[in-house]
Parts: sequence; structure tokens; C-alpha cells
Amino acid sequence: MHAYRSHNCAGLTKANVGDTVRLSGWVHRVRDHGGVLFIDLRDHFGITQVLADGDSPVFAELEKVRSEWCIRIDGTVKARDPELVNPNIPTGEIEVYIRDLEVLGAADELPLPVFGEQDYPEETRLKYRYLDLRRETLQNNMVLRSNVVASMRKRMWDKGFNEFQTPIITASSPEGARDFLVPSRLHPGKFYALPQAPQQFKQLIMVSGFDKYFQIAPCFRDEDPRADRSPTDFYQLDMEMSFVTQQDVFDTIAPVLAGVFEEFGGGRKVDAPQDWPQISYRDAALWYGTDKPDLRNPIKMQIVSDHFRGSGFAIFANLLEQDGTEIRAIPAPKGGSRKFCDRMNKFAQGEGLPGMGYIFWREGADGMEAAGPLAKNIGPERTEAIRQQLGLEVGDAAFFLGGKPKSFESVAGRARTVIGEELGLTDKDRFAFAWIVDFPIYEKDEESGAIDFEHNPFSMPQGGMAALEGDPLDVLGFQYDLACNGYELVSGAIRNHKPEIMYKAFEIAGYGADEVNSRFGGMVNAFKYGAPPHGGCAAGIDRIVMLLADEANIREVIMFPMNQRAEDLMMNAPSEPTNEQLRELGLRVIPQD
RNA sequence: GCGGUUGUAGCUCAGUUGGUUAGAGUGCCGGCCUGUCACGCCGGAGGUCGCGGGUUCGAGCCCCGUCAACCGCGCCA
Repeated sequence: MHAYRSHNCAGLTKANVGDTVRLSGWVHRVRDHGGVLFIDLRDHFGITQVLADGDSPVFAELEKVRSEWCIRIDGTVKARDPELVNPNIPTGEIEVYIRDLEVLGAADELPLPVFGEQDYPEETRLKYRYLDLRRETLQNNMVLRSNVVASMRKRMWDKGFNEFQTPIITASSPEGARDFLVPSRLHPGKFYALPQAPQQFKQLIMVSGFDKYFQIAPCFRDEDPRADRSPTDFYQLDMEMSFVTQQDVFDTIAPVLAGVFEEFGGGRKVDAPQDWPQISYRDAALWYGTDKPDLRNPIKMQIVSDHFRGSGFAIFANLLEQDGTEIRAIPAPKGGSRKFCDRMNKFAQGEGLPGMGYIFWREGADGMEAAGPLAKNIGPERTEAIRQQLGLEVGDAAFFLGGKPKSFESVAGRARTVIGEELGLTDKDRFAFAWIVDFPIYEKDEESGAIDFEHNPFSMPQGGMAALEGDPLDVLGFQYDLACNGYELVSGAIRNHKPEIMYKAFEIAGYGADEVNSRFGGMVNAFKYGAPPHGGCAAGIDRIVMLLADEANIREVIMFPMNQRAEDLMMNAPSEPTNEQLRELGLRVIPQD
């Protein structure tokens, strides 16, 4: 007999009745009836009821075991009487009569019960992550994650991609997010950095002639956390291909992702890749107020400036006198009640706007009637024109925001989300994808007026060198995101592989050739030796698993996550280094006051 | 850095307008119980009401400050 088990806790059936078996696992639950004692014994695979009465040689010892002790038992498999079968567990037709017991690991009083999956404070859950992970939800989430990664790998291999590893300790690159720095002992005063992504390496792999690369890549960014963002490290399905257009990248990665969502989506509807719309960054901002729209929500915003220009609603009419302003409407089908409209107006105020004007249409004495303060101010004709433009009917509403789009766009986007949710317009049982394309290469800093990269400096400008001769703010990149249910799932680009265009692109953003050489010298040099056109993307694995597991927080799909302050409460990270470590590295800590 | 929400027993929570000794469930400890599967029954221990200050005859409750957690904003090639 094996030292610990002959079967796992899901392995016994009626066919084993009469067998002498050995099981190991955790005490999930004890039910002590005095003369007879039941234990639900749990392992990774399942639960088996084991029991003993006064005739068992180990009955007295068994009465001492408590929840989450790790034990080994020997016993005899018995069939349960028909009325005692537990249909809720796969092993419910049998039970094991205990004849021997070994305590493999006793447990102190639990800070967090495994049984019952009661909600617990996250601080406790993170500190005792190994207990939290024993619970069914996290066990399932982590197994799902493992299966998702395996499926991604297989799908990429099947498409002819090679999986390569790239350095974890590398050079800091100044663009983008904050780097994690790693001090060098051999070179005092110098630092490595953890890669924010294998971006330059994967491009170099293409220059090296490997044609198709992918990696389940850890990425490190020193960012502040969000519910859908891990504050230190996260994983991407990173891929790159040579001799491809933007559409080729889409055609390659879309079936992989759609396949994964079909495979693990639990029957939820997955939009077919050929139906994933390609929406320009500009249109996404206008229609949805975000570059990661949730297309399960059918609401599409529209520009309605003309209806307010010179109207009796002075706030908007005056606003429109200023350059660069417009009025946008959020149609809200079935939102036509004052109560709902007031609630949304309060929402906008809570988000930092002065408010959100609204009109709603109801059945009046003489047919349809438009209500709300805005309608009175602009008069019936303008109100009716708005209704016709938005295609609204009795019982519907529309909300209005005005100003410079940048100032209200994101709030409008959040309002659209809330309206869709509250009115039940958002289909919860679906994964809705959209490619967001044509990102601008540059943006203007509102305060300094300086031109800087909007997204990433490695993308090929649409129109190549010629495009860079005109207004930088008009230059679009072969740069794209994939949005799903309101999350950015994938980001990528066709890269700028021509050194002369790269130098020019950086020059526009204020970086001279010397600076480009020192910051990206490795890659730019490589491009001088016959670089192939190439492009790719990276998909956020944590976010994908989060969506598949139907979790709202990314920590629910990460084995050992950091808390909201980027601390690991279980391992006690970050922690203070010893003086010896600092001395060796030539570092001194400046005391914080 | 900023904003919102929350903070009462190990844990999940209740606690009326400011009024006697702050409660329930669960877990823990002890006792009883031979068919439970959220077992049941009896008893017990367990509290700096996050912390500090203020108002008041009296504060878990009101006010000010502060700390922590989460969510969001800024940030996120």
C-alpha cells in the first residue's frame, strides 16, 4: 500500500465496495454524533465521507481532529443505504469506515474557514492565501487559469508559432510606465530593470529571422492598481509575426482568443471573429466615451450640437461659442422617468461634472410630450429634432453633456455603462469583441503644448515617412487594441522597422538621434541590418481568465496577488534590506519624513 | 497625490432620536447525542465599538482630525 493513498477523494465508487483503501486529505467538516462520527475528507479532486463508531480502534483519536487538519486514513469502502446516498457529491453512494488514522498535519484555529466559502476581508484572505486557495472558488479559478494557458499554448503551436523566453533582468526603457529597477552589484551605481513587456526583444526575434514568436510573458510595471490591474506583475500572451499586415495579425489572434472563450466561456455567447467590428479610436471615443467599449451595451452616443446652437438653453448655447466644444447625447431607451433621469444626473455630479441635462418623452394629454428642464428651454421644435435624430419614442430618455470632448468624454462613457446596466440593456451572457484601430501616434500635452507619443513609440505611422511631414496630431498608427466587455484585452501594432522613419518619429516628439540611440540603440541598430516588416500584439491573460471566471477583481485569478498597496501580506514584501545588502550594492536609503 | 464607501466579538453582521450591563449567527472551549452530510441540543469564554480629540449630565450613534481596507481618478509604451 502506498504511504499516503490508494485512491484520491473523488476516486471511489460502488465498484470499490468491500475494498480496503487509504485516503489522505483535509478535514473539510466534522459531524460528531457521539456514538458515530462523520468526516468529509477533501483533496484537490473531491470529497469522500469517512466515518467511525465506537468499534473503530481509532475512534478516540478521531474525536480530536478539527477542520483543515491534514490526515491519512485507512478503511473499508461501504455502500450507503439508498436513503443515505448524498446526490450532491460524486462519491455520494459510498463511504469509508475508518480503521486507522494518522495525523499528517494538525491545524491551529483557523483565521479563515475553508468550508462554506463565507465572504472574508481581503486582507485576511491575502495573508492566509494558502487557506483561501483551498476553497472551491479559487481552486476552480486557478485550474481554469492553468487550462486557459495550456489551451493558448496549444493554439499558438498549432499555428506554427515558436515559444521563446526573453530576459527578466534587462535594461530600463524610459517610455511608458514606471520601471522596477534592480541594482547591479557588479556595476555599482548602475541598474537593471524588469521588462514592462518583452517588446524590444520580440521585435529583435523577428529581425533574427524567426518569423513567428509567442510567449506566456511576465510583465512588470510599477503602476497604481485597479480592480482589473495587478500592481506589480502580470502575464501576457505575447506574440509577434514577420511579413504581416494589421489584418493578418487580427486573422491570426482572433480565432485563438475566440476559441479560448468558446472553450472556457461556460456556454456564454462568443461573437464570431468575422463579426468583430473595427472601430476607429476617434469613433470609439465619440460613440462610447472610451477606447475599450462594452459592446454588449447597445447605446451609442451622438453629436447633437446643432440643436443647441443659439437655443434658449444658455449654458449649452454659450458653451458652443467657444472653439472645440460640442454637445453629445446619450440615448436611454426605456429610461423615460424623472426618477431615473434624476438618478443619472446625480451620478454625473458624483463623477465631478456640474450635471447632466436630460429630456424624456412621455404620454401627455395630446399625445407624446417631452419633459425635463432642457426641453422647456430649447422649445418643442428643437426637442423633436433631437428625438428624431436619436430615434427615441415615448418612454425613452436622452442625456446631454457639453464642453470640450476631452473634459466629459470619460464620464459620458461611464454614464453610458451605468445607463445600460440599470435599464437592463447590457447582455450579461455574452462576450462582445471589437478591434479599436487607428490610434493617433501623437498627443498634445494640454498644459505645455508639447507633442508626445500617445501610445507607444514603436508603431508604424500610417502613410509612413510622408505622413510625418504634416500635422503630427493627424498621424494615425497601425496600432490597435481589442476590447471585450469593457476591458482592454489585447494591444498591439505593426511596428516601425525603418530606422529613418523611427528617427523622424522621435524627432517630432522632441527626441534627438543621440537620445534614440542611447535609449533604443539595441533595437534601432538591428533595424539597420535588414529588418523585416513585422507586427504583433499581447493579450492580457489575467484579464481573460477574470472574464471567463466571471470575477470582477483580477486578484481572484492570480495565485499570490499583491494588495491594493502593492504589498504581499503573506510573504511580507516589500521589506527593508539589511545593511549588508545595501553596502554590497552601494546603496543608501534616504529616510522618509 | 485626490475623491467615494466601509471600519462594532476570530469572522459575517444588527444596534431605533444620543440614554441601564453593546446583541445575533458562525467559529472556538466543555457536556450530551449511532446516520449526519450547513447534523442537532445544553452551557461557557470571547469587545480599547479602528485610533485621537471635541460637544453633552450621558457618545457605538453627533462634530473635527487621523489610520486602514476596498473602489475610482490621476497614472497605465
